[in-house]
Amino acid sequence: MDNRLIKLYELLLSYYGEQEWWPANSPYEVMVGAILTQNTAWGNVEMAIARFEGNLNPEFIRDLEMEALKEIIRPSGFFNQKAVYLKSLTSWYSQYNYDASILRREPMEKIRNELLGVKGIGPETADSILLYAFNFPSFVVDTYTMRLCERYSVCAGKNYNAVKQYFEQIFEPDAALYNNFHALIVTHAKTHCRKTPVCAGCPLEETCVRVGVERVSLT
DNA sequence: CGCCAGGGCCATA
DNA sequence: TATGGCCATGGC
Repeated sequence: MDNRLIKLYELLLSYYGEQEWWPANSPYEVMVGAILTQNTAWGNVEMAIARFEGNLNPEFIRDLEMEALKEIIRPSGFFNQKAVYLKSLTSWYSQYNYDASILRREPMEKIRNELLGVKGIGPETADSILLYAFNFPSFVVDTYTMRLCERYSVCAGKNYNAVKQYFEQIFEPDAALYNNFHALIVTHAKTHCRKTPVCAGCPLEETCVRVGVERVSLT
């Protein structure tokens, strides 16, 4: 039992409060956002989503010409690949009738494997979709999470799946908790500890002295 | 002006 | 299996 991890979660939660993620109007919009935000600032994703002008649904993207789709999502960057990814994602979703309530009845691992088979969906995007679109208890590991782990010597040198499994071993399967924790990590990173060498006003003040250099324990 | 953002694919060894 | 190059826009 790594009490530092629990302590970290409690610190973040008490400082930032409940996060209420993912910012989207439907499960499908979560999925689209998960693709568009790959290695891309969220502000760019918002611009792209706004350009759908209320038509962000599976049928619309299914019927849209490739070039038109690229033009809409242009502000999110990597639009040539992401247009292909959105098409493949939507094609996969069609087997569930574009219906989240149907998909939710399937076993999480089955859906995860299917998602990983979709072009453009890797581990993080798959877990983001599982957790934030469909409320499955699948912990999301992103660059911020990895950075945090480096900083606090949690799972040092481990890969995606090792870190994911570690978090899921410390915390019981709980979609609400996984949701909050990952959102808190991102919120914290954006607010305080992105690149600044010293985190002024950081809620984890004593642990954020030097980014990526000092390994400070949370005890 | 340079850096980089809520990754993933693909070629290469 | 594990790196490295590549993809592209917009905010700072």
